[in-house]
Amino acid sequence: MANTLTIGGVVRQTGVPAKTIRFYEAQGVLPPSRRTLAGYRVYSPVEVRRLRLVHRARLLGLSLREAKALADQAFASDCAAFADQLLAFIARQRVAVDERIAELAALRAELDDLEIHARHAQTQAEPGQRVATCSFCPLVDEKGGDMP
Amino acid sequence: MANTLTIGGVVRQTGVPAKTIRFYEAQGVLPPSRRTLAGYRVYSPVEVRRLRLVHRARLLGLSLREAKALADQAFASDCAAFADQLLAFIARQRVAVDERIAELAALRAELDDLEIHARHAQTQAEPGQRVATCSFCPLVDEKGGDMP
DNA sequence: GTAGACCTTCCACAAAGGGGAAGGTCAAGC
DNA sequence: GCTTGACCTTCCCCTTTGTGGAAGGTCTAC
Repeated sequence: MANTLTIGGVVRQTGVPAKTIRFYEAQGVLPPSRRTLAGYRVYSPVEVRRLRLVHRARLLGLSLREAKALADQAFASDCAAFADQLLAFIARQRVAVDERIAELAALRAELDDLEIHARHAQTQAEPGQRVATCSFCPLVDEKGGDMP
Repeated sequence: MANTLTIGGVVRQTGVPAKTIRFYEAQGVLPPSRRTLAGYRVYSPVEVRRLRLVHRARLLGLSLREAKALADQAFASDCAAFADQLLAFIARQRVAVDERIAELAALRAELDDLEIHARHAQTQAEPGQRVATCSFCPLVDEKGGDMP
């Protein structure tokens, strides 16, 4: 057949590892591929396109289940209906991404803070000592008591 | 013993689920806890503090292995040495966080872009049709034939 | 003495693949 | 014709970070 590839060709074209392609097939995210007489997987361009769509969806942060749903929609319906689905996915993903960015910004601020405290402790402590006011030294007593 | 808790008390104090605490112990991230005669786990405040440190490290994005290393350092050395370790962790984490933020910003831009395309397709397609120029409709031939 | 809360261990499962073994196939070169 | 090396197959186990549930022991209160 013209324009068909074995799995290695698909790997070269898409960058998706063969293990991953087989895994997607085993999970039902890709339909069972056709085979040569020897049992080699054979992929048509449409199947490669489906793989690419799934892979892109994964890179965008969708779960495999969501990626499969998106691909099913995409390959079973008309363009406008697909666009509707895509818009819904985009809206949900955008919210998630914005939340994650906010989280990471806060985390970044916390790290900056931690660094200030740590530097402070570093300059105050003699080697082998603990700094009584260093809240990041886990063994410092908080109220004169429970330490080993 | 005064000031000791069973696992349920630790859960209430730290918010870490009991399953997770046992899992940390099984993984060696927490040392084997003392037990009552009946076999119940018993935790002293120091052990709770170690759990809290590990948990916080996990929330900051460290792997369990890294969290264990950090806790080992923290509970085995003086404050200045711990501060050194902490600074190293902070530096590495900050780089990772910055990278992740950049990634997500790019992803966010890609989603914006996708939305524009999808809206375009939405307004151009009659129901049931495909838009020849819609690059997100996976089955559209791009040049009258099979695609790579 | 019994109900309900609490604790134990063990086994299985999740996502999303990765590693590697054992073995079949194919094309090129000699 | 035979060998070599690249490719392909299935199979099973491993990873990480837990979560869920079953079966069963313990503790406290009424």
